[in-house]
Amino acid sequence: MSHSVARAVAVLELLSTGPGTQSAVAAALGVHRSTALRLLESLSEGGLVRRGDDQRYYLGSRLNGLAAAAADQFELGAAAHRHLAALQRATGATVHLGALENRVIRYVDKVEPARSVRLYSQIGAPVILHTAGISKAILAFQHPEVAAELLAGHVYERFTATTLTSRAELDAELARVRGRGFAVDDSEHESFIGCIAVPVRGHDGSVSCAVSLTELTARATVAALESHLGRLTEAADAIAKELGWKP
Amino acid sequence: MSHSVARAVAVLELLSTGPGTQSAVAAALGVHRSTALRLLESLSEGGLVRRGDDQRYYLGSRLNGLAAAAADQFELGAAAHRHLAALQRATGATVHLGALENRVIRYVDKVEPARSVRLYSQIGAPVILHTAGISKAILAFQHPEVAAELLAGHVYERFTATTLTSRAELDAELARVRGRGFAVDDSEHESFIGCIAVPVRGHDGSVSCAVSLTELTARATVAALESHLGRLTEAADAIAKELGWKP
DNA sequence: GGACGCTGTTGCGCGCAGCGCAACCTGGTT
DNA sequence: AACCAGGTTGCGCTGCGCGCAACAGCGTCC
Repeated sequence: MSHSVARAVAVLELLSTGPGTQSAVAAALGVHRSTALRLLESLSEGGLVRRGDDQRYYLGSRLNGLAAAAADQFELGAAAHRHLAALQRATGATVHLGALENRVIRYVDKVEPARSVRLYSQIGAPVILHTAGISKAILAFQHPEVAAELLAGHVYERFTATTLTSRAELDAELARVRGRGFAVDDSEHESFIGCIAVPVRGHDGSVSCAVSLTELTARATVAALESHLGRLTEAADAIAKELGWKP
Repeated sequence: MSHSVARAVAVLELLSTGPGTQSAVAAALGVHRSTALRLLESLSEGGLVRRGDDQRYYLGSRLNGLAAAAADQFELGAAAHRHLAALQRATGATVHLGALENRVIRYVDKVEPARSVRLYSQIGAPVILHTAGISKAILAFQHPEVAAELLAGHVYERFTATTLTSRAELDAELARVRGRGFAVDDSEHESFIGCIAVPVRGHDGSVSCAVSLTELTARATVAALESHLGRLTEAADAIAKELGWKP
């Protein structure tokens, strides 16, 4: 693991939350101003970061080109996106596709309703394992050793009154997910957000993806989202077929 | 300038041209297999790279999230994109927006026709200064010292029979650009591609952006593209107004 | 106009992080 | 069974990246 590369990635993550001055970057990363300058200049040379006229650093346009290339290389991308978009139109909720990538579960695609209120979930960001529907839908269908590895060292931080706060509670919930075939986030991360998720089978029946519906509880409770379970499962099965799964 | 960060960026650039094994990455970068592994693992942890089941490395989904954030931070992005899209519909050609960012001219946006043949120009990639219309449209309207700095150390590589191959030739062409108000790429990089470009004025009248029309010469010669000069100039002026330019 | 504070920049000495290497493991091929 | 190629690991060494001090520039205050 390269320390400097990790720092550079941390700079990108920091700037993804908003632009900032060199000193602000140094403070946030806990490094010297000259170290921050060196990192920012290295990223600027590659076009991943740019410096505005206001002396603040912004994410750079090369990221758009790299993302386009990443999307091209994501063999599931365009095919799955069509199903996600159809599901979004049919349900009105925000739709996510999550995947287990390199021992981390991340959001890999998202289709949002054209509304002013956007749910915050950044593509590529890791999913919170003990609260998110996506992660429970994936974890529930892993071999116990794989699940143990993914959960090694996990901190069961309480966010709301309904957050699961131990491995035992999560295991019990994962057993329920296996029983009923879908996972929920019952306001476990944000008290005003609910979610249901189902696993997506791969060509060999294994699970490394999941699809979810997320909505403000003021618009639709988790119970209301469950009324869309048929559509959600159909979308997941359609994506699974793109992956070569044969029921 | 951080050597390790530069190497990590080089890994991303390499993978943007196609996935590759760890050994292929090591060979392409001229480093040891264990060095390549370290770089790839660091990038994987941040989600910028992922390892496929086929042991090859691909660009990772976090790039999509970072690119979305970069697009949000590009204050000109959405507004300019509308004008680029309208120009593309009106002319049928590929439209580029280029910008001078941190002493480098890069493609920052592109709108392509919905055709199977796509011109290769990656967003965020630096522009070839002595061949591209975009770069000539920007260089022509810089202070001589700024142009000299941008061109310092530039190698005037010949790509086709029409490539400009010296600073003197380029300077003469830039004078012509200033005279007629637009730049051309007269098959100077690829013999089968032509392009015209015009500068975009900033709020203070300075030039740090340009817009271009690019087309296969089999579909439209440079002379044919010039028939769209009015539309191209209108689009550039519309974008300039978004930047606060007052004619 | 001078003092002050903050931010950005530069050059440098030093300690350690990142390097390549050797050895090993795994899987595929002969 | 032997061989090869690619991937992985641990380690010694050195080149690099670190923080520091000093400086420059700018804005604010008196």
